[in-house]
Amino acid sequence: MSNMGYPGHMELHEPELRDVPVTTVLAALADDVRLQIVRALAEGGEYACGTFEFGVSKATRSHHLKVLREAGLTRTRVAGTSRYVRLRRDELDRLYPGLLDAVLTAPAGA
Amino acid sequence: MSNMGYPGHMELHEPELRDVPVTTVLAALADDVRLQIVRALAEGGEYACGTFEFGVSKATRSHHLKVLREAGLTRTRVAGTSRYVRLRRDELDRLYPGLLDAVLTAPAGA
DNA sequence: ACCCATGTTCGACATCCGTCGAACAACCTC
DNA sequence: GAGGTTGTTCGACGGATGTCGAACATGGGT
Repeated sequence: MSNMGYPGHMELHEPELRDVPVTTVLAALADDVRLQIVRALAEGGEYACGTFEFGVSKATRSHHLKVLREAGLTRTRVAGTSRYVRLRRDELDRLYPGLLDAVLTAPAGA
Repeated sequence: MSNMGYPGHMELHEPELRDVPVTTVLAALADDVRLQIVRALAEGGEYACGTFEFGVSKATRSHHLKVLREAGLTRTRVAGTSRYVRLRRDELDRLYPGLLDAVLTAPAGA
């Protein structure tokens, strides 16, 4: 790519949900840590990345948030040194009606 | 368990859906081959294992069917040397309403 | 300017997962 | 019972994935 020299913020890679394979969406949700993040995000509103302390290092947390973002599940707003994440619930519910609710209302335990 | 010496057919391991972690169910669906199988099964009725010719060896097919069965998604009836598989749609729709429909009606392409 | 706080990226590592061929098991038919 | 059909199990192998610490990048505060 040729747009390397841009000094300021580079845009985050947030694909159109319809361009993401279903298997990618499902795989993104098929992880305990990421599911905890999604559950927290489902409360609504924005959360700074640092909000999610689920017993993993910040490197791992960053990795999981990247997976969610690139699966089209979250949107990220950059503000200073922080990043605020929110669920793309509307688009999700439109393209996969029932999916998110089914996952969220699921029995959390084994 | 003590029912080991039974000579004939041994029962297949088919867990209660509520005992299966959501992540296991989602992971089972997050694979192209298995999704094709589920789509075929969603037509209704029973299908012999050999029905599913999706460009993988029979060892691989057997593996995928095992994953689906142990995730609580399918039920298997043994008849002679064949095994007939069907979707546990009712239970699935009851425990995860909307999940299956969302996945099935999803755009198949990338 | 310096330091600190917030996140990302980079190896590295271990584990899991999909895939296959080959061997095995069960059953049916002739 | 010999052979064929159907399906499972057993290594083995390669690629993907979750995890971490350390280094890096960026922006805010004093």
